[in-house]
Amino acid sequence: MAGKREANRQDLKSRLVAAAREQILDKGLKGIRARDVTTRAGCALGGLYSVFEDLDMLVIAVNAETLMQLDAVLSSAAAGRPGPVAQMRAMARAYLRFALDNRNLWNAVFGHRLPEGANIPQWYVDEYVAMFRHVVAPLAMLEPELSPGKLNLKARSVFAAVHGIVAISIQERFVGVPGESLERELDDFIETLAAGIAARRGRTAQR
Amino acid sequence: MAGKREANRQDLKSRLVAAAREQILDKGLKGIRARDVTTRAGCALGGLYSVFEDLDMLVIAVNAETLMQLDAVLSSAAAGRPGPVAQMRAMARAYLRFALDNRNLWNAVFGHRLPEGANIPQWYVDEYVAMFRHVVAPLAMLEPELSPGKLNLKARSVFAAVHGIVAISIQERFVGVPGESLERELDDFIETLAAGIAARRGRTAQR
DNA sequence: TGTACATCAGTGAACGCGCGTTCACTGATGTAC
DNA sequence: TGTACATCAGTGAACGCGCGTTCACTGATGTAC
Repeated sequence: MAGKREANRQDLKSRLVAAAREQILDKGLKGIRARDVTTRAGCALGGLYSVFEDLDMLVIAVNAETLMQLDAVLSSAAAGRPGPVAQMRAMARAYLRFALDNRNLWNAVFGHRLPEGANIPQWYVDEYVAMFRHVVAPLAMLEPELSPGKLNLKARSVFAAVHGIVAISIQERFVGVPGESLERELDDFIETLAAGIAARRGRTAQR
Repeated sequence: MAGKREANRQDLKSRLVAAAREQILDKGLKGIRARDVTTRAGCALGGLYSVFEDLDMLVIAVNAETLMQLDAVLSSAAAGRPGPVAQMRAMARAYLRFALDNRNLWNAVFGHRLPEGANIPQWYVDEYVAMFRHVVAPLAMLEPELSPGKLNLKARSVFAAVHGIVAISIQERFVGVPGESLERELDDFIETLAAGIAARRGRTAQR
């Protein structure tokens, strides 16, 4: 029976990730403790360290899963929408919905900080950055003359702006846009941005 | 000599805030420890607790100072600029500059979370919310027909969007807009937003 | 297929320490006369 | 202004505990014959 060891290892790993995920889901990032997670995963305390370098790396594994989930959500939100503006609006809404439905997981993605010396694994960064492609696509339709580099920059800004609006409202409920108005506010934001892009292109074209 | 006690108390308080501020400035929010702060402030460990409820409240006091500083920066950035768009652009740039120059203080404002039960003092929330008035002013010139309530909402969104763009670039350098392009990107963002507002108003007016 | 030995994943008790908070004490400030 | 007593801000040693990480051990998996 070749590879039983490796299979067990993978099984333990995924049980740990699943357990950590549940833990974050109902206690938040701060509520994640090695003991709770390993108990939940049904292994000994030390087991965690035979599979992950440390607790932070386990959190990163959970966050990677969350990012993949978010990626899929954005992807399916945009799919089949007629035109770039509708796509972006749908994605902004989906982003908001996702953040609301998975507040703690989502907070973990953006709130987790590694200790001073350590740096984030490259594969994780890549996964994160890959998400921007969903914004690049509709933006490219709005501004076809932009170079890929500039499109990328702009996509990051748009993503960050939407993220900012959602984040400030969800994380710090007292200062953000109140829940009921948020969706409308986001729609409006996308609409305005798109109108601005169109208007400025027209202006440039006239010269 | 009436009020010597009160004077001492105030003095200690401000020494503690100053010390905590310095500490955050060069070690970041995580590097703030009761011992370091009190040593730096030249008082005993317990002194902190005779003046603040706990360490979190000291952090909040520092953050309140930072917010006031930021408020002043935004205020003077907008002062004397011709027209709302120029004002908003100047504020966005000033916000970016402030965040870059005071990264750790600024991270402390947005990164500090109280433990589960506790809630943020009202005076602090008020101070935070007051900052939006700087955005409300130029927005009101762009959209004079909006009700104060809607203006406020929109101001929060614009603030949050700019914050998001700056934050994602500064906190997680690997995914954000790279430094050199950030200012240009922000200018562009404000410009596009303003153009969008103008365009949509025109469209509505035509009906 | 079966037996003997080797490996190493997984165990969990123990370590260790960082660090916020407390509290019995004392000396500076305030009050009364 | 001076003296005697009262108060309480500020002291700092000690507490306490949460919690990540280690490591000597063991039993399941793999290898050789």
